[in-house]
Formats: sequence, structure tokens, C-alpha cells
Amino acid sequence: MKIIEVPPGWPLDESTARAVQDELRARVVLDEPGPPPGTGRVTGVDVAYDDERGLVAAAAVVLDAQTLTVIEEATAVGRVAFPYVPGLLAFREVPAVLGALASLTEAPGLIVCDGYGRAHPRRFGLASHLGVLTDLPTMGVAKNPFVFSHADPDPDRGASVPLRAPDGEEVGRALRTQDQVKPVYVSVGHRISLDHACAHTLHLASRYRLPETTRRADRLCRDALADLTR
DNA sequence: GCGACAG
DNA sequence: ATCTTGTCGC
Repeated sequence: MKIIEVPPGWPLDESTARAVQDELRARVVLDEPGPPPGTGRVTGVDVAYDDERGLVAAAAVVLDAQTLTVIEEATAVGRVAFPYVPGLLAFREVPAVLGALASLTEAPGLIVCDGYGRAHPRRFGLASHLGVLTDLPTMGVAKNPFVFSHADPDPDRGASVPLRAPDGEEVGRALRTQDQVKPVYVSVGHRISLDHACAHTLHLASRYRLPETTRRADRLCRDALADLTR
């Protein structure tokens, strides 16, 4: 497999990266409800790293939103071009993810990311970033809380509590996808409402804590990375 | 200044 | 993210 190019101007320094986020944030669209859950397509994206070789593998898995059947899979491999810095995750992951999305032949529909959208210190997480760059509806489902505190949702599947920014705005939700299991953290990326994002998450996580999109993409990029060694 | 901090 | 065996439970 061909190694994708690092975008021109990469790597950026951290303060430039923050300035880029502040600029791109103005292009986020928040007033569209987005695709209703269970309709169209849903695409999971994820990346895996090989620190030894400085490589990153990205995967995109397109599912039929109704049946959760796999329609298409794609991967891309690139050089790691940005360190992990909390709040700047997108600069580490986005180039490889765009590479995987570019090699799809089918329309992705709604993109589900690992990480945050609006629930971000500058309201511009990975899902927001990917949304603005592709202009596709995007949302984020994270496994851990980031900077926003929250109460504990009721123990039953479907229960949620708001993730609130210091100014009181609801920037996401801690959503329980399985009874008695630690919640996931859902937030809006681009062109989708928080209600729809949560409904999609529940539909995609009918059996496991994490959405099927995330599980499939995670497995695929891991396998792609392992195949490089062989 | 110190700690916390998506993946 | 990643390093890592067995083990408890449905």
C-alpha cells in the first residue's frame, strides 16, 4: 500500500494549530438536524499507531444504517506528523483519515469519530474538524470524559446527562449504551443535532458499549497496521 | 506554578 | 494510543 503524503505545511507548531481551530470553527454548521437514525449510511473512522516506525494506519468502514451491514471498507497508511497533544488530536489523526475516506467509492453518509466534536476546550474537536474539511455530517463518540464534568446518568441503557461547558452550554452528553456499563461521551461534529447524534449512538450500540462503527473501524486499522509488518 | 487532559 | 495473561461471567 502506498504511503499517503503529509499535507503541505505539516507539521504545524501548537500555537498555529490552535489558531487553525479557532479559524475553522466558524465554518461548523450546527443548525441542521442531520440524517435521522437508522436511515442512509453510517461510516466509522479510526486510527492505530506504530510508534516504532512512526506510522499511522486509518480505516473507514461504511455501514448500512438500517441493517448495520458492511457496504465498503478502506484503509490508508501515513507517517505520524503531529504528536499527541490533548486538545489537538485532530492534527494527528485527520490526514490519515482523509486518506482512507478518499479511497472509498461509496458515499460515507454520517461519519462517526472516536473522540469529541463540540465537547472540546475550544469547541472544535476531531469530529468538528473532519466535518468542516469534508462538509459531511459528523459526530464524536468518546470513551472517556475530557474537560467537562458531569453527573452520573441513571444505570439503564438510554439514560443520559448533559456535558456542560463552564458557560452552561450543553456541549455533549454522557450516554449509557448498556445497562450498568460506563457511559460513552457523545457530541456533535458538523451538520447534525445532539438528539440525532445520541439516537444514532444508541442504534449503533445495541449489543456493546461502543458503536458498531467504532468497533469495526478499530479492528480494521489495527489489522492494516499489523499487515505492514508481515 | 501544578495537575488534568479525546486518542 | 500502547505495553500485556489469565480470568470471571453471560
